[in-house]
Amino acid sequence: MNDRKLKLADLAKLAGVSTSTVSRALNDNPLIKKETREKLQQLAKKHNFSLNTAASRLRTQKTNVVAVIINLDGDTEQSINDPFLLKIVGEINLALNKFGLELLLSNSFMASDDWANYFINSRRADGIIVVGQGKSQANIEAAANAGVPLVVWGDPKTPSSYPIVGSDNYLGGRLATEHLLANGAKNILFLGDPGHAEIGERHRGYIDAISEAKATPHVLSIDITSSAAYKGINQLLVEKGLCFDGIMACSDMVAFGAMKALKERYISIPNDVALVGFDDIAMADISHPSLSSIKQNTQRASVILVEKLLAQLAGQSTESQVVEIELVNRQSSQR
Amino acid sequence: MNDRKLKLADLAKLAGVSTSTVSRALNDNPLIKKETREKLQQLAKKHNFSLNTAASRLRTQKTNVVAVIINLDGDTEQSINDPFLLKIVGEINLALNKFGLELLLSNSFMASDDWANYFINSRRADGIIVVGQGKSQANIEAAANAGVPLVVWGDPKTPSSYPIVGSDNYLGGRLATEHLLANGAKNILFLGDPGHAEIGERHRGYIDAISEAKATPHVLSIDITSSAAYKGINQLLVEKGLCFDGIMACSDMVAFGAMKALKERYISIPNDVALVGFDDIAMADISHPSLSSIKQNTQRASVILVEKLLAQLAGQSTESQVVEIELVNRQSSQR
DNA sequence: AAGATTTATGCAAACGTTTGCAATTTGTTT
DNA sequence: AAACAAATTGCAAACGTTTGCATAAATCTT
Repeated sequence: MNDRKLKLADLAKLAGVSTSTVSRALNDNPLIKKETREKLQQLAKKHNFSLNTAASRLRTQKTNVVAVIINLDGDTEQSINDPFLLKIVGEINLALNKFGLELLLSNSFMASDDWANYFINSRRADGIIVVGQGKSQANIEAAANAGVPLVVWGDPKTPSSYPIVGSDNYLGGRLATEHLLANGAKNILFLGDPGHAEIGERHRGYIDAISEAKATPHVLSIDITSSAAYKGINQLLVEKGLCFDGIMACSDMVAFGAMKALKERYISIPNDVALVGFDDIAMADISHPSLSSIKQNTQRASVILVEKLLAQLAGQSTESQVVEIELVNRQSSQR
Repeated sequence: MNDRKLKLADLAKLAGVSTSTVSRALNDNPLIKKETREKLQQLAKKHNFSLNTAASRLRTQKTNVVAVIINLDGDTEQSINDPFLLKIVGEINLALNKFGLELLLSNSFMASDDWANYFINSRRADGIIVVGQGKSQANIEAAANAGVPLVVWGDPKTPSSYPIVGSDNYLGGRLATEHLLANGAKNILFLGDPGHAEIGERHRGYIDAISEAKATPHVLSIDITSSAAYKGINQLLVEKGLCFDGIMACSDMVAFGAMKALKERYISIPNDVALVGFDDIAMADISHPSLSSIKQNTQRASVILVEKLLAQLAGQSTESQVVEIELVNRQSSQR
């Protein structure tokens, strides 16, 4: 930080041209002779010049910033500890950068409920990416209805006035369940809260697969955390004994909670109970036994989210989109 | 988005006062009569008004934004998959919000190397929080020397011209090692790359504890990832057999990689090999056996980071600070 | 009740860009 | 060489706040 911050006008004086010319040159505007453009760009670099984004945003009414809101339910403990949520934020960050956009991080606790106002009217960001639908879509609906450019990571099958990008959760639930059935499980427990949008779809897939196999569904509805899963399975075992031989967990973290409860009682995985998770986080490959899981293509999804947001900013209308999923077959379900 | 965006002037006209008055009222400036202030605040709320931050930032030269840079080494795979890095970002987000600041997320790959220019001169943010020292502190030094308000999550014992907040890594390494020794381990392997600042300190603690116990140190230097740990331990076992009975891993993810390799060979944890990790991520409590670990108080550290940054913004000078650590004793080291 | 304070409001400039339009320079055509 | 077209640059206004200073209104002194 030498003396005072250089501004366009200073640079212009140095080069003996007008500020308009410098501005255009730095924005690579072909109105300016190529020669001049390059000369000025050199000069800017040499003097370590950088535009004042505040001024620029004020003038152009664009920020090149996208607000990413981690949409947590008030009553879950899922929070910042779920690696999956954070993984997707990382991927979105990369995707945004690829398009020259920056990422303003928020979560549904801090930002006031009126997203349209807080982020868009205030010109903090040009658009919003919401990570997770949560149990209630009220905030999202409100923002979307207010005309805010907005995309959501969630379950694309949910009817909505805004585009949702996400995995085919129904198919995921179905694949996982069919896989468990194919591996000989008869009494498969669905572990998760179907009231949650994405998990609800997984549950539907589970139900359909189960009923096609003429088996009976069992659902243990718990919060999306390992500890809830641990406690839930423990309690179930105490009360009813080992009344299942397969578990379809609604997330990997939940699966690990269940796994711990089983291991502690020397219930063999996969022999006594076969287990499949959802998300395919890094840990799934590292645990022992390694955890079979439904892999979500977060990288691709992130790029699509950003593309759709850009499309909206360009005034085009956009629709929900499903990204492919894949069953990753590991030890926890293999027998 | 009804008609056009309301601005201060519109609000002023509605209320029959000047824009200055509205501006002051909304900033709760006592220069304005309390009555008027409240009336105008009501009006603003009623009309869903929100200030244009671009204009405000331009005028005040303040953004109330802090850039958080995840400082990854170019040659590590650690990346966005390490839950610990992301956990601390989450905590920092909370801490910033508490002080009314916003979080611009970046990583060392995307932002150009000249942080002072990119973030501060361009008025994108008022200050920078760097997460992780990495192997090279060149970028950080450069920014700090340029006078940028900046704090770092890292090893506070590193001599530096900028304040570093972090755990007492030396003590952590020592505690972990002494704990393993106390549990009867004789040949303790240090698993991690001492070239990395924070890990280097943990290594020093390890070395001191080892030499005080008159044992021999063994170091396996690997990248900070589970898969590197898995491969490394596997290879070591193949080449030299089970030549250790304790492992001090430089992170929990690394510990899990090692754990997998051991389990696959039916080497008992903790009986054949006792294991301690570092970070105490959520998974440590959930794995089986559960993983003993050095817990870092990321929540407290985050608040301190923000406080120090604010102090710098207020022109005060700040110093590095250590936050307490704690050994969390679980199954993996208990015998 | 007129001046001296204190309190409350308004005026107008400034923050640093971008951009429509006008002005200048350069090149092309007859 | 004059007339025109095309390419290049500059002028000045605008974006929406905040804030020093001036002014107006209310309160206090004597």
